[in-house]
Amino acid sequence: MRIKDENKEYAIREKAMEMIVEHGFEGLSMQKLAKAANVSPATIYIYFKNREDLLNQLFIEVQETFSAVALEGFNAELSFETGLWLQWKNRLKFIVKYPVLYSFYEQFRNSPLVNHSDIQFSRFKAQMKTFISNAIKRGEIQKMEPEIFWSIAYGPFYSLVKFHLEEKTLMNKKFKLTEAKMQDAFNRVLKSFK
Amino acid sequence: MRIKDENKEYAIREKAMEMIVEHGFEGLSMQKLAKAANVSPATIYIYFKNREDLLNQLFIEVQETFSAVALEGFNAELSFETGLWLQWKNRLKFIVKYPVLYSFYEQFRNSPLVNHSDIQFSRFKAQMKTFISNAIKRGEIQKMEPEIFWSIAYGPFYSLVKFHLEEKTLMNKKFKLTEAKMQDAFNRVLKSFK
DNA sequence: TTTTTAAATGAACGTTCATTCATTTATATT
DNA sequence: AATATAAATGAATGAACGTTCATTTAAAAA
Repeated sequence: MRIKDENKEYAIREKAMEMIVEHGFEGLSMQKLAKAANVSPATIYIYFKNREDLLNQLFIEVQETFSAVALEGFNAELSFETGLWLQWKNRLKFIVKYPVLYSFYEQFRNSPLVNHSDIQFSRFKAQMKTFISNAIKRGEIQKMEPEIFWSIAYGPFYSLVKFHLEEKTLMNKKFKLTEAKMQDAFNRVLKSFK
Repeated sequence: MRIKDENKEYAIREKAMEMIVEHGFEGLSMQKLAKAANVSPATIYIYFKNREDLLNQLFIEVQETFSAVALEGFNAELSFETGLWLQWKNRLKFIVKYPVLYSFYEQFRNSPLVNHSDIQFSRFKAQMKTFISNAIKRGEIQKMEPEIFWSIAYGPFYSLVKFHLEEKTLMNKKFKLTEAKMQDAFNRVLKSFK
């Protein structure tokens, strides 16, 4: 029997993300995607059940890549300051390394399509949960609602990233998120937990 | 001559937003919209040049409503703490009062369609700029990059709102953003600026 | 070398899309 | 009451949509 050409699947996945990031979900038609990936429309249906399945698989792939990068060098026993800073750095690393994946991810999360299993992702959440409860035990932070914790610990970071990815920001010029600027913001965020 | 029935335009605008919020931009077809708004497809083209124009007009409308609510009772001479808290409260007011508008707004902003004039909106930005430079003059906050300021001052707020609007959040149950919870988060954010 | 199997294809399917157009309807003006 | 004008319409347009299918192609198994 003939063997699956994994380059084909890769091309489909990659071009699909590019098209979505550039033109939105509306901009992804199966025929245009086939053309961009140099395959027949019918070939797409060998690798994906249908358009919706393709979108969901892309989302799951991104989520898994994201989890993997975010957890590099991380463990729940790290001190609060060290651990949170590592999280910020890892997340930035992911965004810089895979800007298309991240843009796709954000667009997907802000759309009404979110309808996916998150097996791998909830393991990631479990790690974070342990990390936080450790920090509370040690008295590094006070006990608070998880959503409030999350908003203060990561809200500023994601806002900075948004600025970083925009063409023009507040002062009509490009904002580049460096590690130094991130340090500045991070030190301020730490004060919130004192 | 026959007069324009403004109820028709209102119905078109309202149903369009509902459809987008519920099914994404893909979910907005002109024929379905016509049916939902109880008009003929051709009628939509009396009020809007085409589909893209409709989307842009919706975005502009939301932006203007948002600016208006955000500036209620606000002026750039308020103390930093009072002014920023008022901004948080006004923004929450908008989101609670017009959840559909807000969801549409967020979806639009996270899509690649953003291609709009922002005349009214830049007046709003000017107000905020004066407010911040006043706060610096008075020594209420230190001088810092505007994007860093913005991220710390509003990042946590928007993160809380995101949790508020999600069906299930971190702990698999609904998170309701009350003014008390917002106060808690706000007090922590203030520490960042000390 | 032949057979078997699944990958890969281009053309075609029926449906839905955004938009247009000839016609009708309602109202302000004469 | 008659006229003028623009709102409002339903039907029609060709293009684009997601998906299927009969056929061809390539490689593993015999």
